[in-house]
Amino acid sequence: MTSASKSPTKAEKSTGQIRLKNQQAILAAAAEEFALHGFKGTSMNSIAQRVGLPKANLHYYFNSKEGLYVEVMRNILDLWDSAFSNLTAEDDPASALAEYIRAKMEFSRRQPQASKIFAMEVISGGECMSEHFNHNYQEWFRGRADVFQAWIDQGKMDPIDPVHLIFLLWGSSQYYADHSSSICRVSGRSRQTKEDFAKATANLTHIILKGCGLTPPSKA
Amino acid sequence: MTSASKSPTKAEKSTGQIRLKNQQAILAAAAEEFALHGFKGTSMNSIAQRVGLPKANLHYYFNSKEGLYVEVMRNILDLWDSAFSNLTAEDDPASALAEYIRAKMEFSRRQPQASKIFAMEVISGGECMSEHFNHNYQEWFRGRADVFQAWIDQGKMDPIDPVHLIFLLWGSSQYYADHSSSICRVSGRSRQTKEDFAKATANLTHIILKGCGLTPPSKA
DNA sequence: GTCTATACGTTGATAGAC
DNA sequence: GTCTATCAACGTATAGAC
Repeated sequence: MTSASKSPTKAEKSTGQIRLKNQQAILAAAAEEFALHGFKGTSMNSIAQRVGLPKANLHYYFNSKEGLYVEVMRNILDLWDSAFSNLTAEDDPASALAEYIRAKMEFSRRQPQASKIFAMEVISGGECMSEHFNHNYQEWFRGRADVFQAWIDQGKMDPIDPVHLIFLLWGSSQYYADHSSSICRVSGRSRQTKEDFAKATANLTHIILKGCGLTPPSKA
Repeated sequence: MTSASKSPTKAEKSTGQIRLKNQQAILAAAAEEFALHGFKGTSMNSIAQRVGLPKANLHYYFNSKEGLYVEVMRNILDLWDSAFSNLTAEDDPASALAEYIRAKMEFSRRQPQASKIFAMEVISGGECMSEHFNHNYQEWFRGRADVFQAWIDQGKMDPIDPVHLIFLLWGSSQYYADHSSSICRVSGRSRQTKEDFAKATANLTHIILKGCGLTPPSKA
């Protein structure tokens, strides 16, 4: 009664659940649009239509288009960081690399939007992500490269520049997300199935492991 | 004297050289902008400013923004088609594959814009290129895949799905063009040098050839 | 919290003087 | 062929009633 707000009349949504729910719905719709047209190419209107809300509501929950975009990117980078377990120099190279390829391909399959938004941002110069790149990313990158270098120093794999190995892992796996429309045209299907990804992963694992001088881990 | 046009008063440019020169300047500027922001994200104004012409001139030479875009894409696809020599089943697999990787990486180095525009178009669904995809591309793709399959049938290389091998060749090489800004941030440089590309090509060639069960061709 | 109406810049495209 | 002036449509963002 004494409450001033109207829609959530009772304390039923007292913790701001509607707010959270709307925010997430907007973020999801924004991700779809940004993945299709990039930052500049996406309009607030198209996002609003996709969520089914007036576009004024978007500005109520997010200050500006750029603010919304940054939030979408932040979610993606969080997702990214949590998706891959850390490699260590003590791991068995073959199984660790195979597991990494599997996880990366699984990410391409389940989060293709994230890959696409990320790719568009990087192609456009990636200014928005400069802060992330200058800290977390470079550090993360060095960590992985050092692990590969340690394996090489221990004579466990061929002397391949770790930096370019990481580029290969990323480039080949993200291709299946970013270029999915092209892949579908070639294969004549409407979308890639789980089995398509399994086959792609198997092929990729075979080539990269063998190409690095590693023998595949036993199934057990 | 009897001529009606004004600027090219004499017959000095009788063959329409100014027209051709302007058209190409516009196309080059348009490619820069489309590579940065995609089709929707690019404005005619930004292109006009880059060429140093009023935007009305762009509409004089090209009917519409879409017409200009299609022309840019056509040029890119022509460039693409002419850049790679045809593989045949009679070739030596190792040297032919190495040569293909070299040519593809050289293309990423010298025509990064083309790769970026192409990538943006594909990420956005690639509707614009449906005609090309439905004819030249599928045919081209089948041709290459058949060559790889022939090599496999002849026992010259590991039984890797040719389709996924092509994806790997494309994905890994285009990564160096599309993600150049990301690569530069990691390496701390402002741009990738010729030597960077040489090293990347060598690593890629090593992994892919060995991964396919091929031994590198002798230098001679 | 929600939504209509609107301010005001930018967009693609054209008309028409030169 | 070139360029200024202009159009209607659409862009982001906000004001203010409910």
